[in-house]
Amino acid sequence: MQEALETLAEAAGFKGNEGRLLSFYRAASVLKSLPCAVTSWSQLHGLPYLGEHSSRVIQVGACHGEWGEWGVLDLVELQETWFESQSESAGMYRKLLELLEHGTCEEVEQVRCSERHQTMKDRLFTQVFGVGVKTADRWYREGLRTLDDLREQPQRLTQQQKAGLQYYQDLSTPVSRADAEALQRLVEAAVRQTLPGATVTLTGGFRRGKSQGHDVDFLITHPEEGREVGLLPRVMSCLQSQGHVLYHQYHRSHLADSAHNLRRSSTMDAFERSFCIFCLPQPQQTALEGAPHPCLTRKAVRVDLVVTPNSQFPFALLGWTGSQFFERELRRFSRQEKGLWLNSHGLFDPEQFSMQLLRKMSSDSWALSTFPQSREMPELRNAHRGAAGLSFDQDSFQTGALPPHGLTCANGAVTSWDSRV
DNA sequence: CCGCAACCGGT
DNA sequence: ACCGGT
DNA sequence: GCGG
Ligand SMILES: Cc1cn([C@H]2C[C@H](O)[C@@H](COP(=O)(O)OP(=O)(O)OP(=O)(O)O)O2)c(=O)[nH]c1=O
Ligand SMILES: [Mg+2]
Repeated sequence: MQEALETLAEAAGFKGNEGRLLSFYRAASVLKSLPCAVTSWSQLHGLPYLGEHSSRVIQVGACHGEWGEWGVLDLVELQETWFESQSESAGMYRKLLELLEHGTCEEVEQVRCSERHQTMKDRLFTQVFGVGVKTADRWYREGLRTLDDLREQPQRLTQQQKAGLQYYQDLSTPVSRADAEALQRLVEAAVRQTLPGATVTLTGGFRRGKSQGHDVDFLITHPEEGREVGLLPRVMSCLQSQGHVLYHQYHRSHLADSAHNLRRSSTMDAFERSFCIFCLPQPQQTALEGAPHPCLTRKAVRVDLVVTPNSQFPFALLGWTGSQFFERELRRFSRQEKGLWLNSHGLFDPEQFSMQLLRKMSSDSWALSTFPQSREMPELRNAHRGAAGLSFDQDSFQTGALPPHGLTCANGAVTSWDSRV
């Protein structure tokens, strides 16, 4: 049932309905959090996010439902769910489907067909790095059907999409933990060469214990605050000179940017995040001797490198460990229940923006009473040791330029704000 | 009826 | 502004 | 789709 709800969430995403997506994911998460299996309908009553619709999905799965109460949309959704998760335990869905074929036939079949098409095309194009639901949809409506169709129109492709097509096969292959560890050694070597003492932490899905991933995520920092500045460009040049970088996109942060000096230097050099495709040597295992030959094959792998000052490391680790849904819910909880704004740089109190928060956070009791569950999340429990994650110098600082927080500050005072504030 | 995490880059 | 990405 |  959790999978069923997650499939509905995904389907909502394909239709561009972010609200439904969230609700279905939340309902699935609530089920996961239960200490034991749900055996009766009444157990669902009162659980958050298991409202009318989600409950009905479960009700039918448990064979307690009455077909007459079902609307066309519900049936189509359930059918898609069944197709996706057609393992063994899906027998009840099959019954439902066959009943469905008898009853509302014509109309349902029509919707179903179009829906099938929708998902089919989505699967084909959205897999390409740089192609999302909107673009896949548009291309399909324009009559494009195959990857080669896309390759024939290179002038219409973004650089990202070109890379996505070029490395399509490798990038659709899951990344193994062994690959991730090999990449870590590669990155560590480059980092060691650039700034001894800097550390490389495997994060993202692999830190959560996944055995495979769609990419590899790393956090880089240095125990001495400030030493990390300018590190990433040097690491990237190093890796580039070794021929490991197939594609890259650099990101700066408003915080890091304005933190050190306010010269708006477009020095082009001040990026702190690199979002790339690496070329990873694949060990060639000869069947008999098992001695790996170095580098006969190479594989393209998506890699994310993030450099963070040591003071912000707890927040970066928390933010980049995921999952995506966990991060979204945590930030929503922080803002809605605690009135604090959380991102991967820090936790911000919009009232008394910086100084008081620093003091508050310097006590264990504050961290624990604010986030009781943080006992299970060491990086959050220790977050206060890294202070609030606000960087500034004596002249001025921006608490995030306009787009993120809408506030501009100088010497601790708000000097301008935008309409949202 | 409204909000739904919070960012950055390319076109 | 919209779409891509994390 | 759900909660406020
Ligand atoms: C995609 C995404 C990720 N993140 C954070 C949490 C993720 O765990 C982390 C890395 O992103 P991803 O690499 O996209 O996610 P993942 O590592 O958990 O899973 P996968 O195995 O598919 O690589 O970045 C967000 O905060 N928001 C997002 O929308
Ligand atoms: Mg990942």
